[in-house]
Amino acid sequence: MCEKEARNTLIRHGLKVTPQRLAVLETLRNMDSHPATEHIAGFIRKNYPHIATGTVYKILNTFVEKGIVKRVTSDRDIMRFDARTEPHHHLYCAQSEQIADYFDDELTRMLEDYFKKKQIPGFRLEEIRLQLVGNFTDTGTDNKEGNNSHHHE
Amino acid sequence: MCEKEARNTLIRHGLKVTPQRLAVLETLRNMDSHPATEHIAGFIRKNYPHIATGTVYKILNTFVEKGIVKRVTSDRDIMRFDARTEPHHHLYCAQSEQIADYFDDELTRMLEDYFKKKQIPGFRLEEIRLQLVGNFTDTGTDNKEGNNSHHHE
DNA sequence: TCCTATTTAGGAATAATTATCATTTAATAA
DNA sequence: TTATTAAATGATAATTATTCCTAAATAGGA
Repeated sequence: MCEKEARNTLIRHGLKVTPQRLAVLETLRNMDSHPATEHIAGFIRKNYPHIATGTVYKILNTFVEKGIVKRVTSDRDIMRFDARTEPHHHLYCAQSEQIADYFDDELTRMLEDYFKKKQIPGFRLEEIRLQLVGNFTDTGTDNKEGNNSHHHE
Repeated sequence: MCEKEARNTLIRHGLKVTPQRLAVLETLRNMDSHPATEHIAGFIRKNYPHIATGTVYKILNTFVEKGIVKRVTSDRDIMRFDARTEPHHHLYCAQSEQIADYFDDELTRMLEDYFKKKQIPGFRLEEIRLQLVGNFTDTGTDNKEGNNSHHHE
């Protein structure tokens, strides 16, 4: 099911289907932790030991160009990635390196409405990203892969 | 006047006053372009040729710890800095590497009010950062140092 | 002025990312 | 199915951003 979806995504964007690309896309879609390139490569190597790091970098860049995944900026000097393309925002932990998705349609709508009314002179707005910086208080979810998003509303 | 202010800032934060620190702080305060470390170092070297790159990195880290300057995240893998500590947001140009300040008190207030009412479960919010991604349309301001901020309201 | 803890310079070391290029592979069509 | 061709991958080198290290310099207080 997941592989099929990944395969379709690649084809839909005019990309050749390779095992490496499938692995990167499936991995990223199954990880909610907004992993850095090395994390993705390391995770893939568990099942598919021969993937080269450079290949993962190249694949991720291709995916970003095609809009299949998004970059998430972090305060550290590494790039992290996100397979969710629906409009959403991010929670950043000030202490740990954790980044979580934050879905909030009301907020998204509020911001869109705001900028529909109030144009910024000299700037054509394309995307609104909110970085919510703070601390996670539910210590239970610590680093547990796969439950790293907050839905609201 | 500017050196005096910079000097006071250092003293106020319990830092020794050194020519290097003054140079970094004055430079960053005079540049609106949210420069990366290398840009700051390069700029300083025009008047003060012997400053070491590592020194600039160390000084900037110290300043961030003390809250004198802020980090600005970029889509590229470099850190950029901002000497403005008042609450404000940023305009990112998708093409060029330009980042501009965006001051909008109404917006800041709206977001603060929103999160005062709507708590995020499991998360203690400390800072709200808005990244407005798009394109600068006023080609006149291209890269011109010193006029890189947008006030609104 | 002198003393001492900090700070700096300079370079080496590390980490993240990109580039290169020979080899392999996926898609296409005969 | 096989041949063809453009594209992708692996391995490694190169680049870039940043940190680390240590001796020398220096700020600020006694």
